[in-house]
Amino acid sequence: MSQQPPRTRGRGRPPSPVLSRERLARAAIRIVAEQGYRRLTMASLARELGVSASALYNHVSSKRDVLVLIQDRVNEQIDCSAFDTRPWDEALREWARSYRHCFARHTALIPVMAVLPVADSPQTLRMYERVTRALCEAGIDGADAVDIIVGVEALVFGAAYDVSAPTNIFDPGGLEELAPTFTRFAAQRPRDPRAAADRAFELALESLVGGLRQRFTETVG
Amino acid sequence: MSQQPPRTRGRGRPPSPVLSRERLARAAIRIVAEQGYRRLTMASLARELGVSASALYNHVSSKRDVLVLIQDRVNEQIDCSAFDTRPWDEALREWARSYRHCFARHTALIPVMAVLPVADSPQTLRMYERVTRALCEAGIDGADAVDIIVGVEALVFGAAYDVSAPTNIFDPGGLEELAPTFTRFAAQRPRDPRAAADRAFELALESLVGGLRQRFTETVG
DNA sequence: CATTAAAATGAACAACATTCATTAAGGGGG
DNA sequence: CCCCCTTAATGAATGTTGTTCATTTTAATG
Repeated sequence: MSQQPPRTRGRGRPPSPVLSRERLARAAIRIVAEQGYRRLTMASLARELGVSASALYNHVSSKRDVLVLIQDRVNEQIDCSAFDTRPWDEALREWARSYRHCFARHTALIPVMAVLPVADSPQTLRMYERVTRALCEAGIDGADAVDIIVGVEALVFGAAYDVSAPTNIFDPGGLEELAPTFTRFAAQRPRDPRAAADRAFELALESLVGGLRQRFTETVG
Repeated sequence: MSQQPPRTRGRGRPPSPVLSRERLARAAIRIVAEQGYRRLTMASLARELGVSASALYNHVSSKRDVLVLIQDRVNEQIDCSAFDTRPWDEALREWARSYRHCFARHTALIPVMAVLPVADSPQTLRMYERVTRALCEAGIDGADAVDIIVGVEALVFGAAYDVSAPTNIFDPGGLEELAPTFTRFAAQRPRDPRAAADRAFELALESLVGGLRQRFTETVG
């Protein structure tokens, strides 16, 4: 929400600040990595920084703001390099895989990111630029490129949830009679929920990108 | 989480209960429809029912449980009828559109549903059964059918968020220099955020289903 | 009528995020 | 050198939440 770039300081100077958005973001990520999002509270974040909770509000306007900070850092780790070396459809797949991988452990961010103005997330903007450029260079219309990004992102976000789904998610319990066919085939999935999620994601991703390729690539002739 | 079917009552009888899971679900949906998820609290729900908040816990084990109740009711409204009358790929598209439409105003449910065991949601199970059957009857392997469901759902969930995204979501604010290309094309999107979201969703859906068709349908001829 | 079990109550808790008046600290202008 | 301004941090307090618990209410059962 609020942006606090290293604005030109006023007359007086503060007492060598202990905090900064940087340190705040790092500490938040540390907590999330070690203890998960449930344990990330303004109090715990302050404790991690050796500071009182209210002090955080000098650098951040809300907890949501903290999540945005984290999001931007996580986004930084998405691998877009394939767009420099691969055909656009392959690169799109690589990008989507990396994207999903990065957010599989950050599903708590998804409801925030999904409706977050890009103005609040420079890294997201950088990433979008890179993907847009690559798609345009491949001859895809810019407006379509934006829609492709949005579409792939939607699949990625949805699929990220699946990674952390419980093993028994398709166990019908006492309701098996309601869905005998589905139950039979659901039971054939890989036992490891992550492997099961991967398989479904790969199928969808291959199909989506395949469909895009067919639509946007001149018939090879 | 907890299931409380109309179990056989014990010896004594309660005082003609004012509450039931039914009434609870209906009231919750009413609140959400009129005031949104932010206003759905255990207190407001109790007020709506003319009851004290703690009374709710005789019928529901947590607020999450209330959300699951809502989810099952919303799921009921997804239109699967196309699977009876249309080829599987067309039906899949219709289903996905209806699915997304139903959850566009219920994005708060997505983080819950996405990792919710089907055992807690009979309507979901019914829906899955119907889709699985149709896909199998079209000659698709059952295991693949399950993955198709998971994949389409992922796209639907992700795309549902976009519907409620703010108009300025792609306005780079002061960061335009970071992404000139992207900014230019993003500005060409429809002004109405819903229309923009629809366009991207349709592109992704058509491509995904097109890709699936190509993979699972014998080459005609 | 006494027993029993579900259901509802109201008070109390425990976590939260967030606000506010106050205090500390350091640099620049007089 | 001193004063004042600005920023940062504090700690207490507030307002929502979801949730628990001992207690009471109710009505069917035997």
